[in-house]
Amino acid sequence: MEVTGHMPAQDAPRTRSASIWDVARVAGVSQQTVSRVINGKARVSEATRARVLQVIAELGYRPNRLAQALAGGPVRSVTVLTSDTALYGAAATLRGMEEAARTAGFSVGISVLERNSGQADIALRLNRPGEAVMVIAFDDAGVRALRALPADVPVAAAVERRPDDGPDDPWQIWLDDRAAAAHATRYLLSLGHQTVHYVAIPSSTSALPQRTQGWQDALGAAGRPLPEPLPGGWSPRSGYLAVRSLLADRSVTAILCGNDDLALGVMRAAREAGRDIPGDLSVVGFDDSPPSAYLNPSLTTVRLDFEGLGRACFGLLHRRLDPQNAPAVPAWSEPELIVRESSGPPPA
Amino acid sequence: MEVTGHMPAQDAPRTRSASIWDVARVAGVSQQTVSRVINGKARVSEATRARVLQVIAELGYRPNRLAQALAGGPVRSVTVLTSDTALYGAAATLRGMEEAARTAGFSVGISVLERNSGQADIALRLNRPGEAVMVIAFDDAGVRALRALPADVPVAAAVERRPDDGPDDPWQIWLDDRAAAAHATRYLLSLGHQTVHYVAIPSSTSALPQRTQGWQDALGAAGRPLPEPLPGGWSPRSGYLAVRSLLADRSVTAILCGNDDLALGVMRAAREAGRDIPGDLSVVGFDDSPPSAYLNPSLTTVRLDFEGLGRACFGLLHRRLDPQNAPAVPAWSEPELIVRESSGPPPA
DNA sequence: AGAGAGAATGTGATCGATAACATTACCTAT
DNA sequence: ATAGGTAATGTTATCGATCACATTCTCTCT
Repeated sequence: MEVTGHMPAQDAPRTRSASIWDVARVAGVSQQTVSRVINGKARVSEATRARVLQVIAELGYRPNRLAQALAGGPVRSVTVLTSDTALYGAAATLRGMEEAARTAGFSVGISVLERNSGQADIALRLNRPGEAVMVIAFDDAGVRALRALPADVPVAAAVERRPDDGPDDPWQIWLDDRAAAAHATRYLLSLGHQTVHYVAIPSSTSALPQRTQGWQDALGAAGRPLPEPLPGGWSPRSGYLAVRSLLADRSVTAILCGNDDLALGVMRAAREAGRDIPGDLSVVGFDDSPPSAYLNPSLTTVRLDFEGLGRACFGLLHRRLDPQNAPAVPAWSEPELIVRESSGPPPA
Repeated sequence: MEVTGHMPAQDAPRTRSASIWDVARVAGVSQQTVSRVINGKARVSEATRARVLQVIAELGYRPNRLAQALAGGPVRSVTVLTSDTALYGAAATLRGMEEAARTAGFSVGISVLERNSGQADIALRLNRPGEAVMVIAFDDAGVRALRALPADVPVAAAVERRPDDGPDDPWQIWLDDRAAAAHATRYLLSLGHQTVHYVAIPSSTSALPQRTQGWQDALGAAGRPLPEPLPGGWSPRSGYLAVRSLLADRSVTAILCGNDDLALGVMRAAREAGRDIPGDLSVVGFDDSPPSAYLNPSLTTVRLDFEGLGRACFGLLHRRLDPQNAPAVPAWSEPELIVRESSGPPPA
């Protein structure tokens, strides 16, 4: 329903949506009272409240979040900075963040980081100084963006697991994929493999990637040979390319991959090299992306609760914004090894 | 850099980011002049402009988009309404939308639709009356949201292809997956298959899904038997379940699937039923999601340019918002059949 | 009866920015 | 010299909402 003008200026009537002034006039109260009603504030009688809500429904009034924010209302919007949302990890984390934020009444912005996003760029991606931000910082673009945020920005970030000697930041949150990689490696060793090779996802920092570290941890603890990690990317193709030379070596019987897409590429390269999976070669992925259970062979992989992590990340930010009232940060599941068809004992 | 106060009220100094008033004071001009500089308006001397830009850089001033919008500046924000962003079609479309919008200087909001999102919900997801919106309406939740938007909302939508007798809306855009399904069906027939079965994705409307329609078009035109379409969902599991009974019938030699995940499930069910792919059964997917080339067997599928569609959708919205200045709507690629290992002639 | 406290409501200022219009100075043409 | 037009800048109002404080009325206690 369109109505005209508002109280302070009636010399140029224009058609637009109902504002708080329109509601106030029709309900016969001040706009401050309407504000109290829509924000659940005290000092409003039940009769007045009911009358105002009735008028709100009749006029189809919708609050203007921009004006609320500008006038100093509570922070109710957040921008998510993230890299490629088509990658399972980022997509699932974003899904958790968006759901939790929306449920808490926040509006959610998204801004995708490119490889070459510059420092000056980052602040300009925010709607206003002081905008709340969540960063999905699983790769170096995310980490760079996190560092480039101005000091006035309330932020929470989902990051790659910190190294044990890394800086402690209470607003960062992660999944322990180092321990998960160690566990997956130990599983392969327990099947009888002499050692395990590793195709790595790129690190988000200059430090050794934590999944790589966990793989090395387990091999070191077992006194097994420690091969050079094979650098991969994020895609099946990069996994395929990473192992083509390695697979000529028949003594290679087990490969752990930094994500499921890498595993898919590795399995294809193995088939082309005439290696049977898991008879000749066991392949283990990471993340348990949705198609994994239906591959041929179905993929042994590590399930990571990215959605849970995203929800928890928002919970952390919410506590940062409103320590008194925000609910407890929700828990997220620990990594879990999911054994399927692609892994088994080494050939006799 | 934090500075205090602003011109009209200096009796309660507070620390916050630089505002347009701070820039104006330091540069020795009015805030209107600063506004002219940052918006590239006329009536600013080169010397004044340079001075203002210098002060902006020194103070680290960042415009407040909320205030800009409230004060009547040009629309520079858009909210994307979409269903499950982990599905390839929606994720890729979103990626195209976000990239195009960001590049054009828009801030992008995202709001994920749940199955039970109600009509009253939709308007409340927008930041203000009149907010620009893009809807990814490939499923029924998206279509319902599109219908529920208030009349004052400038909107562009990526939709399932319209039926030929459907309503003509200049602000809707789609990929011709009806023609693509017909083409894929004809391809399978040309391999020698007597007929083609079809596992359907859910329709976004009460009309026959357009991919289903295209499959039927091609079978009808070739005078081939027309099997009942098998209702599937969006996931591998639903594809797996959809065909378990069908695969007992050895005369079934070709299955077209409404998306790649369905194809993955179908292929798994085929293997469990002892059907060789493509020796006994050809399987064709839809969308060419990134893992398709690396599956075992690699998947024959129809490539759809969702990213291009997303970019074009933003282009359409931009023209709706600013007919004089917005660039031409970018073209997007036509669907393309990608033949890989999963399809071949029927068994002799 | 009078004082004090609290409930309920309203007024004015503010937030950061742009639109609309006003003002001033300078240049050109007659 | 005067008039007209334009460039450049500034002032005021406005956008929709909330904060901070003021005002009024009612109830309870002494």
